Amino acid sequence: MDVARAAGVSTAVVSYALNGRRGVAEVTRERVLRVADELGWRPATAARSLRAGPGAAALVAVHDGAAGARAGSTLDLVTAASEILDDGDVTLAVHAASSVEHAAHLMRRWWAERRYAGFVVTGLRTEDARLAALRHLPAPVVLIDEPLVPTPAAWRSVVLDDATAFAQVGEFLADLGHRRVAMLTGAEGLLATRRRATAIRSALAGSGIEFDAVSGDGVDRAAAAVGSLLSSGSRPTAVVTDDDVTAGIVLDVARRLDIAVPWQLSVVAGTDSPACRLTTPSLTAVPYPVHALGNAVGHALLGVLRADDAKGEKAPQTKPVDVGGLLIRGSTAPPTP
Amino acid sequence: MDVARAAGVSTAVVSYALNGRRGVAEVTRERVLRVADELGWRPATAARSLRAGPGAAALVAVHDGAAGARAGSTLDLVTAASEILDDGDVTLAVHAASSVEHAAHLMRRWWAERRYAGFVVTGLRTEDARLAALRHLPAPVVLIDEPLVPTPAAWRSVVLDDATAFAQVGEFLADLGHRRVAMLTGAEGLLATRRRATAIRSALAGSGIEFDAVSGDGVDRAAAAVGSLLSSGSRPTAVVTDDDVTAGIVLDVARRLDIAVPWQLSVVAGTDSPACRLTTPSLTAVPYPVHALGNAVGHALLGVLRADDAKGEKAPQTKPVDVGGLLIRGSTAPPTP
DNA sequence: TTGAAAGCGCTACCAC
DNA sequence: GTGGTAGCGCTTTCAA
Repeated sequence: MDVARAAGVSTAVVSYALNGRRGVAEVTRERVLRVADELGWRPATAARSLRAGPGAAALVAVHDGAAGARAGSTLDLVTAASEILDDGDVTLAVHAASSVEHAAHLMRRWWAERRYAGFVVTGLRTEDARLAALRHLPAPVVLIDEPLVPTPAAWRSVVLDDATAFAQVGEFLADLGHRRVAMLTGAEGLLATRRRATAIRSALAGSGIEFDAVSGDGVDRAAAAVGSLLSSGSRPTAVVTDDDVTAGIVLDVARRLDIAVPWQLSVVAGTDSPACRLTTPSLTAVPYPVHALGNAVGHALLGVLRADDAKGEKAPQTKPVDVGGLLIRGSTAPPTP
Repeated sequence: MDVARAAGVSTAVVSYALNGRRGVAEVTRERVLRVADELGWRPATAARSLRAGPGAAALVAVHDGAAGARAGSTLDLVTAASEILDDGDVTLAVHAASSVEHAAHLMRRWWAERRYAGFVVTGLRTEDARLAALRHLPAPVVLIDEPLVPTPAAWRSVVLDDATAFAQVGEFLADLGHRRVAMLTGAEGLLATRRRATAIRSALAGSGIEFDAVSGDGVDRAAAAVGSLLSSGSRPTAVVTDDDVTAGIVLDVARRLDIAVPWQLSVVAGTDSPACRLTTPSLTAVPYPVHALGNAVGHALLGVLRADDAKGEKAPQTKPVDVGGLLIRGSTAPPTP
């Protein structure tokens, strides 16, 4: 090692000094660190991984168009997660796959290549090839979203408490006096959108309020679904969408059909975004705390990876990430008879 | 190696067989490949990198809110690039940084750690800390966008031919009879948005058409800029935006101010997206060929990495990615006096 | 507290 | 065609 020579010590001492191991004279350590810094030296990842195993985790984003609004925020999530990870020596890399199956394939392969120490999975589907693939691997995994089926004990789930938030949406609309509510869900297979629909349905159950969930996967189909929903004879007086883009579409279609929002139709966007504040009327929305969610992912990841090192401790489950209260803006009001 | 033992050969033969080197009996090769496959064995990335250097490149996405509409499509771009790369053994990893400086820091660090074989840089700024950092490194780099300053000969730029497309927008609006045209640019520092503004300005120059470019970085400031632009006494009869979200804002503000689109105001979205088709009126837009762009990035990356291996050949520059003709929809028309 | 040396898993060179 | 083996750059025993 250049650093070792320049500092006049052996490579072992350099290694100790840099990894903060004790057993090195304080002066020596400082000298080594200084020299390393001057030389701009950093340990080679490959050499380090060869002994210690990989120090990076991967998130394979699936871009098949079904991911809905949250797809766009994957990088925001990763940014937030990286804030946490930067303190340690774990990094989170993102890769893109065009289908769930391909994502599963890549993770299986990269695990075999010992390229990554663990994986983050987001946008869970009901039958998810990624879970099937990872289940048989001894890989540490962080799930964003609670899966329907039980998962290995070593895994961790970071869950967004949007069931609570969506129940609150249901109550809010009920309190306003709405009697016919519809939800425009994202892709059918998406677990998150299902859970949201279920939450609002249960909140409304027993109150005699009519509730329908229609699927509108992708902007075009969403637009078609909105169209038929609002043109129907017994159209709802309130529509809840899964994402912000679809909510924008609802506003547009309503305007075209001469349905006044919020008086004749209330609209709630299931995922808030800056754009929701700028429409006319502005959209009442469920907050989407990407930053908090990302931070939680960072912590969970650190947790599973550490637990994987020291097989003893189990990765404690994380608390659901609080979504916060509904952001009430201009698109909701009591229905006018 | 397990595979070597199971196949009854030495590790050397396994290595040769797997890397397609000649000098292995065909039967042996097949047997080795079969055994490796059965055992699900793949070479450890770390060990391989230790000898051959890293086989992955990284794109550090900057998420400081200034990136504009294209930020959301980073993963689409990477998906398209990966299609190309999957054939070789190069992979492209994405990381997220919260500022250009942080991105520069990460790349410098990862290069020192020999973690990545090269970098892809997107969303160039006028004074870009990333270029400053990478310039002094012998790292292969693919730039998305042509930089203003000269760059190392080994680098490659993948450029989108949107100057042509934006010049075409200028001509289109001139032909329609517009005399006052404004452009809502993205973040000031962004090179791409500048080039677009310049292209449209030159196209309009000499025709006596008034042209103004106002900056609206981030949705809120964009909304404010649109507001003052459309409220002004001598408001333009045509507005071109850098991205699709801003175009949506323009439509909304116009509606609120009772300005009829397209009759009293034409709107052109500088970056097409599915949402552009769904507004009322639908938005005339400049196509944004993410897929082609991503493929080009994949090829360019393969090029620079290969050139880096065999120092002899220079990485040939790639042709600009063709944007295609303006998508004329409902938001543009001749101005009514 | 420090140095010497083994070894992580692979590739590539040199014998055979 | 195939096997032995050095060595990539680190971490980590084990001795000194």
